[in-house]
Amino acid sequence: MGRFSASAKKVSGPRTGAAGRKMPAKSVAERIQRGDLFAVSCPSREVMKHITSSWGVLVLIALRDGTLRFSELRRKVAGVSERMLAQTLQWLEGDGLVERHAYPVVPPHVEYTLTPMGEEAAALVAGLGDWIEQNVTKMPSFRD
Amino acid sequence: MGRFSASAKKVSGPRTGAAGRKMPAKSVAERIQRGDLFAVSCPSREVMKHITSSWGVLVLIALRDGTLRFSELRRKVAGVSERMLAQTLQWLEGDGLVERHAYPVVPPHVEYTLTPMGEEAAALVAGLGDWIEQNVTKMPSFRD
DNA sequence: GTCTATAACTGACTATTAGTAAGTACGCAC
DNA sequence: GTGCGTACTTACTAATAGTCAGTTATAGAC
Repeated sequence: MGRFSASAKKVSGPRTGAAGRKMPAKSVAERIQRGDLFAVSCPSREVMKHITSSWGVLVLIALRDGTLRFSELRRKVAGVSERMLAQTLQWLEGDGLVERHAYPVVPPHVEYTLTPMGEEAAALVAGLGDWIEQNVTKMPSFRD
Repeated sequence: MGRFSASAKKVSGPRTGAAGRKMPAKSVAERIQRGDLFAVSCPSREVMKHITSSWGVLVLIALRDGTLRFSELRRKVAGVSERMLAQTLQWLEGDGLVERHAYPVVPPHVEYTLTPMGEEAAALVAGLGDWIEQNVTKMPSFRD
C-alpha cells in the first residue's frame, strides 16, 4: 500500500465526506484503485444496489451467524420469495461477498457462506440495520 | 434508559448479529422500544428502504458537508432526476433525518439539512459507501 | 415586446424491476 | 398412489423508478 504518490495521499482522506468538494485530477493508479459512488457509471453503484437492496441487507445480516442453506435463508428472511432470494444471492456471489457450495445430490443441497470481504460488508450493514431498529420508534413517520 | 427489566437487558445485546437465534418473548416495552428488520411488517423495513435506496444513500452522504439547496443536491448526486430527488427528500424528511427550510420567495428557494439523527444515519451510510468504494476493485464482477 | 434561464416541485405517462405462480427431478412419508 | 421438501428457472403480473411536461414569477438578452 505504499504505492500512492503524495497527491494520492491527499485524496485518500475521508473521501465520502468530501462529496461537495471539487475532486483533484485522479492519476491512473487512483482511478484503478478506488470506486466513486458519485460517478454515474462507476461499478460501485451497482455493488451498492446489491448490498443495500432490502433483501441484500437482510441476507448479509442473516449469514453473519454462519453458513445457511437456501431454504434456511428463505425462512429467516421473512417475506422474501425464492425468486428474489435466488437473484440476491447471485448478485452477492458475483460481488464476491458470498460463497455458494452445491452438493451433487437430489434434492438439491446448496449452502451459502460469507467470504471474508462479505463479513466486512455485513458488519457495516448490520451496524446500520441496528441503528435503524433502535431509532425507528423516534421517527415522525413511526408516530403517525 | 434504566426502564428495562432483566430479560430486556439480555435482548439488548448485538441483536442484529443474532438473527438466527430464537428470540425470547418480547415484553410490551421492548416491542415499543425497538424495531425488527426481520419482521415483515415492522416500520423499520420502510425506513431501511428509504435510507438504503440508491438516491437515499447519496443524498445522506452529500448532506454531510452541510446545508444544500435542491438544485445543488441535484448537481452533486449525478444521475438523479428532480422527480426522484424530491421523492427521496420527502421520505427522509418524513423519517426525521432531513430538515427542509423553504423561503417565501419566487423562484423557490429551499434548503435541506441533516437533523442530528440524520447525521448519525449518514455517518453509518458513509462508512458503508466508503467501504464499497475501497473494495469494488477487488470484486469478481469488477474484473469481468 | 418575445424568448430563455432559473428555482422546486407535481402529475401523467412509460420503462424497468420486484414479485407471483408454476414447473423441474428425486427421495421419503403416509 | 399423493404430498412434501429441496433450489432454483421461466413466464407473467404488479409495483416502483424514471421521463416528460407543466406550474409561477423574475431577471436578462435580443
